[in-house]
Amino acid sequence: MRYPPDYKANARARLLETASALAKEKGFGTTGVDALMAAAGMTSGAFYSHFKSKPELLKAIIEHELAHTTALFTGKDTAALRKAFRSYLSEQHVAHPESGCPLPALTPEVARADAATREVFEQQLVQAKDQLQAQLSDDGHAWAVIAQVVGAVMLARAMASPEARKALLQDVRQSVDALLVTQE
Amino acid sequence: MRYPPDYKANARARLLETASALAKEKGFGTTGVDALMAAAGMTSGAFYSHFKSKPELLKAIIEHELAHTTALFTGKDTAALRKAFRSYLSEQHVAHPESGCPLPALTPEVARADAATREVFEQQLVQAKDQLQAQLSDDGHAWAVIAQVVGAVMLARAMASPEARKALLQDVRQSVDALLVTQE
DNA sequence: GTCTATAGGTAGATAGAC
DNA sequence: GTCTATCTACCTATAGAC
Repeated sequence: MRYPPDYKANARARLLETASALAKEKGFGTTGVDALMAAAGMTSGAFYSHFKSKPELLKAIIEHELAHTTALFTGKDTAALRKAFRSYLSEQHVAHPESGCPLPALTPEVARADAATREVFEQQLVQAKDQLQAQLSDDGHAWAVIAQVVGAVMLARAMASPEARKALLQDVRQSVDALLVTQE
Repeated sequence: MRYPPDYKANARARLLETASALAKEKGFGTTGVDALMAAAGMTSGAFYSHFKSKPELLKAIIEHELAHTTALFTGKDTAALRKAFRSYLSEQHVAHPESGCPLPALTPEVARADAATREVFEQQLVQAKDQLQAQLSDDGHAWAVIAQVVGAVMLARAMASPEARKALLQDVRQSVDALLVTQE
């Protein structure tokens, strides 16, 4: 055998990483298999050794990327949570979708995807929400906080001017800070 | 002349309406000019009599559709606003993107679009925010409310189960109600 | 203004060499 | 497992008849 036994798993992991970054930056549906593979230093023919179709890749991207997001809310006290949200609502995050959360970049494409992909999405997102809810009081509205920060990053990215982006982010940062403070 | 003088404007308006609905439902980038025109009962050749390119159509869709959204927040007292947000956060709205707000459906595509499109987007969205801010106190966080409801509808649409969708919407409805109440 | 026809390019996916 | 080559389908956009 010309390839070591763990070669395929490693190659798939690298492929998933570069494909996720490109999909978050340019969009999943509008980016061809050719471009997704080129980003990993391969050609399109090799794609189907790792995924049976392009929709299958979207499911894998969501599974892989949302695990990172869930980790953001895991095992953190209120102070650490506030810091995590500051980072989420930063201009850095808005400026770099390729290395950021998949939710502001890919959610509408997930909404139009097959049931299997949406189930993976839901499972991971509910888990993140439960992790956050555990740190809030009963009327803490964890879903509202999540919707707020995801919506904010997405809307900020579509703005034309840095000033408008800053104003939006600043307002939502204050809102989230207040929500985290009053729960103690 | 075989067509009356106002024919072109009317045809363009009808085209914009059906193309907007289809783009919100299926995505703009992934829907071909052929399909967009067929929805209006025409063929693709006629498209370029109304728009000089496909990106130009996205700009027109955003301009046209966001005007509706801005109108939602115009000249309303707190009670009317609360009613408008209830409707925005309804399962009906989540289930029918084609007749709903363009923000939860098309914003990531706007983020990847040209500067002219993003400028139209920003202008309209800031106007909507100003209308809402006028009804809130100084610490009302109009951007936070908008980000919250847009994010909620988008995330709800990507969920697999009706139960998860309902839980998310319910939580955000309560959050928004509280924000509108405490501002008086 | 809308149609059909078509150009030229790229999409997702498969086949066979190595 | 990855490559090149290829198939078929679709894409955006244009040309010319009506």
